[in-house]
Amino acid sequence: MSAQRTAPPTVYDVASEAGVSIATVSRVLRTPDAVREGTRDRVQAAIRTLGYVPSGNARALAGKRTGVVGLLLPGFDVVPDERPDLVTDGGVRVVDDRRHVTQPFSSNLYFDEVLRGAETEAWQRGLALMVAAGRGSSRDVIVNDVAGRVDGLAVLAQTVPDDLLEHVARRIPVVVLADDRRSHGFDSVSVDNAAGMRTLASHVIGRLGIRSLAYLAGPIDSPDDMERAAGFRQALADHGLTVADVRVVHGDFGRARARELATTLFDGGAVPRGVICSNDQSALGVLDAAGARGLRVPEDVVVTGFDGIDAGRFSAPPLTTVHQPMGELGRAAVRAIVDRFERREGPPRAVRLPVEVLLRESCPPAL
Amino acid sequence: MSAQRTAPPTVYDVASEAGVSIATVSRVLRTPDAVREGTRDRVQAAIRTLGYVPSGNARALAGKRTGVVGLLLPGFDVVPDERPDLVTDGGVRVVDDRRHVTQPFSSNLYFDEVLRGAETEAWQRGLALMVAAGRGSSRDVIVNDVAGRVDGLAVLAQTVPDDLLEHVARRIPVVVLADDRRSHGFDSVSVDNAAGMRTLASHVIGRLGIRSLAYLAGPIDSPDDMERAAGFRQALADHGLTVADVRVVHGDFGRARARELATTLFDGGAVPRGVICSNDQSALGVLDAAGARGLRVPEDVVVTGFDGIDAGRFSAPPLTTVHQPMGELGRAAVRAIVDRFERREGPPRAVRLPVEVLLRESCPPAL
DNA sequence: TTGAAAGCGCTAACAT
DNA sequence: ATGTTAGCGCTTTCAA
Repeated sequence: MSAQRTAPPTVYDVASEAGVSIATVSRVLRTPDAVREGTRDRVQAAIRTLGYVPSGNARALAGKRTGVVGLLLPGFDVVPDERPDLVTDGGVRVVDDRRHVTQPFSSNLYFDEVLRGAETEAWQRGLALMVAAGRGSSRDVIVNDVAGRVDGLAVLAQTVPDDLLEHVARRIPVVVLADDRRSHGFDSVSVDNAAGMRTLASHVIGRLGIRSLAYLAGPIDSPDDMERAAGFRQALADHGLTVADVRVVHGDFGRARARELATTLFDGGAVPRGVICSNDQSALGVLDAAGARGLRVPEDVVVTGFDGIDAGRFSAPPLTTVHQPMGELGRAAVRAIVDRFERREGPPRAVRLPVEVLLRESCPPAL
Repeated sequence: MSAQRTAPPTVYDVASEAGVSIATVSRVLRTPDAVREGTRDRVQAAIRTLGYVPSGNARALAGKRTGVVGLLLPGFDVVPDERPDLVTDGGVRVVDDRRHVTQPFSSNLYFDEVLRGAETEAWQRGLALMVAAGRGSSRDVIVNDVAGRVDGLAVLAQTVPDDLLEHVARRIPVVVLADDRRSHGFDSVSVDNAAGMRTLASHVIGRLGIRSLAYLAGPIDSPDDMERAAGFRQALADHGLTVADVRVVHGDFGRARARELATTLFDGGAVPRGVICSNDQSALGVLDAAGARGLRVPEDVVVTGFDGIDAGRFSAPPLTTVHQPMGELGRAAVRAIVDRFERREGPPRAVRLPVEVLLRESCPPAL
């Protein structure tokens, strides 16, 4: 009823209870049709009365296959929330939340979606999913720990250093997410950053006819940012512009920093007619700055982001962006791993997932 | 570099490469200080050159402990999204999303948060997390599969039938989430539904002085709903009212159904001054109906929900609700499991997490 | 159809 | 400080 009292029953217990050999018990579990009905019933009865649950570890050890895939994510932020009390009544805190004091519940829904996608795909393929967040100093331990238990491993970009990854890849298939590391010899699943940004920027420049632009980039070491910047440059070239025609500013993908930079930008004389940001968080910061400066979006300045985070749907105005299929990223990762089970040899493969440009009020289809 | 070619190296391989015994290899991994430095270095070198990753399964089998906890969630919905194209350009779809054609990215962030909480706590305790969604007919298989691999299992209410759970509980500690099943003999972690609803309803009746009420309940078999309804009745009693004074309607926790019911309610003559809903989705449906009927919220009718989903923060008007600490639910679950490791015997424990009433525009602190 | 027995890769006494 | 060895619980030939 509550916790188990003695050592869990094993095949041996079931076997003797049912008066058969352990091999037969195993067969009842794996290949029931290979056992006579009467025998099978007796074994199943024994399983019930004993409360037998087969040890997945022993099975994996004997069977050379775990049926589990691993997913390594960067650390989750633990955000202890601080909220003002209004009234306390019956032990339940009551908060005046009309100003949305409550934080967005999570800062990285991005990973949640990847996780969900991976879980879904794994389930459909009869695999279990083992998740771990690769934080802190114990990362090596975690990675080895997980790697030693699974048939394949999906790793979110920059979660794990290359050498560790290579080490692990000698044991099981490894696929890298959101970072095309074919050059490093890994399979990868990523998103078409360049095409997405190119399409969006082309919309701004070509269709809306905006040629006075600022580009708010991310941290220099971000592979995502590099690809997006490349897409942006292509769009410029497509329309006879060069980077020289654009005010380029480097942020850190964060909202606060973006607000600062945009404030400087807007105060610095000629306000650009459009601000292209390399991610949504930055774009939200730009919206903040525009609001503070009294600039209307999109009438005075259009603003675009990249990612498709939820907050962008609810911002004022709603944010035009390039939406990444995060759930699909997770699914594709599991698929890539399973592919490798069959195709143990062969060159690394890179899956590129399509993105979608979502035109919302901050940079509408037409002005 | 890419996939591994031969059978993965084992302790034996490492041992002979380093010229030591397998026990020494094991020691280097588990208790490095018990090995002379020179030896240790040789072993570590061998590990590197061979690309050795210890088998977690073998270790768990030999060591009687897996270091993994399992989390069983109900199935995730797979929502294939349909969106209208606006333009296609360079292979990237461009969508006019000014009307928010895009769906909320996920329908059950609730579980995502639980999952994240569990992951966080597990990580802090040096445990890995194995997730599975208990869907479909193969549920028994999945449950057994997971249960056979982990040291403890957290199960979201109603994901798994009781008998299966009892079976599993004979092997490992099991804790049930969001459903107090102490009576069934399981440890549980749940949320104080009754107190939350009681506090919220007391605010509506006592502080705002609203006595013309409708209560939109959920499905009859929902334990959550029952507790919330009980809390509501208490609030009524606290203020000298009875259920006879209230229009009670049964919905299904869904938005669409709630909208229908509320429409009927509003069209049926006397419009109640307040509608208390047993969850947020329903409350959103009521807001829809009120809007369609031309009723102003909160001026004509106040509306409250329960859960604290994100959508409620962005609705028009923002939804007053009772916020459940979902992440904390996951964390507490892992803690409860770990507790059981120490405390193998003893009566089941029930952890009750506090909720918070968030007063937003749909039912403000004062009218 | 069923049983006997040999591992799977590792940990943990127990020896040395 | 290091080696030997007996399992951990299961799958899987190979025999019967």
